[in-house]
Amino acid sequence: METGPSFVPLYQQVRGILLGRITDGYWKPGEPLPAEPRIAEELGVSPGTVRKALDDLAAAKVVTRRQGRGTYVTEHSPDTALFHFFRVVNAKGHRSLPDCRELSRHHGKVNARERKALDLPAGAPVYRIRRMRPMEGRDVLIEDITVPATLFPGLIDGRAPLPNTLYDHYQRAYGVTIRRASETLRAVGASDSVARHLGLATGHPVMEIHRVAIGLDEKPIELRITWLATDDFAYHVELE
Amino acid sequence: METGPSFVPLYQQVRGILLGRITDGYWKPGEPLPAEPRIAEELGVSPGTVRKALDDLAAAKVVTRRQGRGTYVTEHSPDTALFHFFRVVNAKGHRSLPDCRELSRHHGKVNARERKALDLPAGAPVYRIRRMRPMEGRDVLIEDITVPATLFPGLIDGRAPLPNTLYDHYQRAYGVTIRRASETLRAVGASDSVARHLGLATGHPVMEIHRVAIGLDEKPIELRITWLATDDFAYHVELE
DNA sequence: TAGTGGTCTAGACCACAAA
DNA sequence: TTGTGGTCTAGACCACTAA
Repeated sequence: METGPSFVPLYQQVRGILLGRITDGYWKPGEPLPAEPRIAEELGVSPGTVRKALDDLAAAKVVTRRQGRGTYVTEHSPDTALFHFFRVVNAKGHRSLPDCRELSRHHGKVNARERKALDLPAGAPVYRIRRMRPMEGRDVLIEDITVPATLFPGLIDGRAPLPNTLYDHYQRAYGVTIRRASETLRAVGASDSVARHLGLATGHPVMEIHRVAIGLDEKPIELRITWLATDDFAYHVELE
Repeated sequence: METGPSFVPLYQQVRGILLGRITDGYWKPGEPLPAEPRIAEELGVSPGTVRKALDDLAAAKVVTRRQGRGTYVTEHSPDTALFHFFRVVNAKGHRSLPDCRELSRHHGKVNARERKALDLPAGAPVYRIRRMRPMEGRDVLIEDITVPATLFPGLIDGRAPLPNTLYDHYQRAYGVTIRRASETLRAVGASDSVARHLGLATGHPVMEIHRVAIGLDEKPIELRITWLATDDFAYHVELE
């Protein structure tokens, strides 16, 4: 028989309260939180307890602390979004950042794979976007993005092209913050379509990456399937 | 012009002292450290400062805290070594652990790639080991391991087979602790040799993983090149 | 029962940023 | 100059483990 913890530490309760206010949009990305002593007296706990809660949230990148200025709700920028979630390096092992060229966008209904990854009901409407992400001027990376239409109404209905980095756009335009992502990598032979876009022979080995991006509330937000030609680039991970 | 920090916080100095004693073997893997108040009075700092230093080392998995028992120098076990550094999942996305079958072992001198990865002088002696790591009974993973002979004298000279998990063996038998690892992944066509071992056609897409394992002192310890057939297995990462 | 780490408090002083 | 987070101290009490 499973028994829960006999008590919940105060600082974890405080962390939950603060996270709730951020998730609910009471404090918005880029905004400063009240000073630590202010939060402490409001909640009736010691400043040290608030500090520990904020340290936890800072470690999870939910808030960003800046000495002498204050504690801010973390705001994705094009740079931070790429820095946290883009792990491709060039032949020298140096981080390299992609450009962007949109290939197609469609309305549709979830297929089986998307349903499973995004935990959606059958028939739920989705948007699908296919983009080329050239690296150092070469077409080596292509990605298929699927998001629930209900979360991002009108995302692909405008005439303007979508921004290069979507996660900061999700946050700014829809209040949806990506907190973390889960990636599954395989080596596959390039399909006709992928091979054509990447200038390879059909069946040439490419890396296929399934990414599910998870929001502040731990719910899946986006499914992204990437194909990367690893002849001149590679995927890099630090295991700690 | 680069200017260093104007001062080094006390808790970071304490962390450095404690890490030094562990690196030097003054406190050995599996042994308990003195209690926090004991360390504090020995170093002449406040218990809270020692606590913060130990929290840092625990986050880096250098020490392990056990409530009610004490703080211990982290000891690799077969399970922890695999749990931290083995990221292969089966088709259902569940973690799966490999068996081990040694294929060959050799003495040799570093080649160019190993020199670069392991930061060794030209002509340095190395040991090379090739192993099959069957997953769920199938030959899907093969690995080539290179270590400097000077670090692990006699490692491959015995008659007994090497243990399935090497990192805990490095620690127990040679006092060398692996702290983290850096992996670079590519999709490649299987070479004749790899294809034969994995039962694939030459050129079949496989994942090639270059891993450099780093020690407590941040120096490279081991180079390991892995080929994984990703038809029924995959490599999984969490990005945070 | 004794000893450990885990939590919580209350305050002092310092480094840093902005007005 | 003011206010922020960063560091450091000094203790109290609680939960957990092992003898």
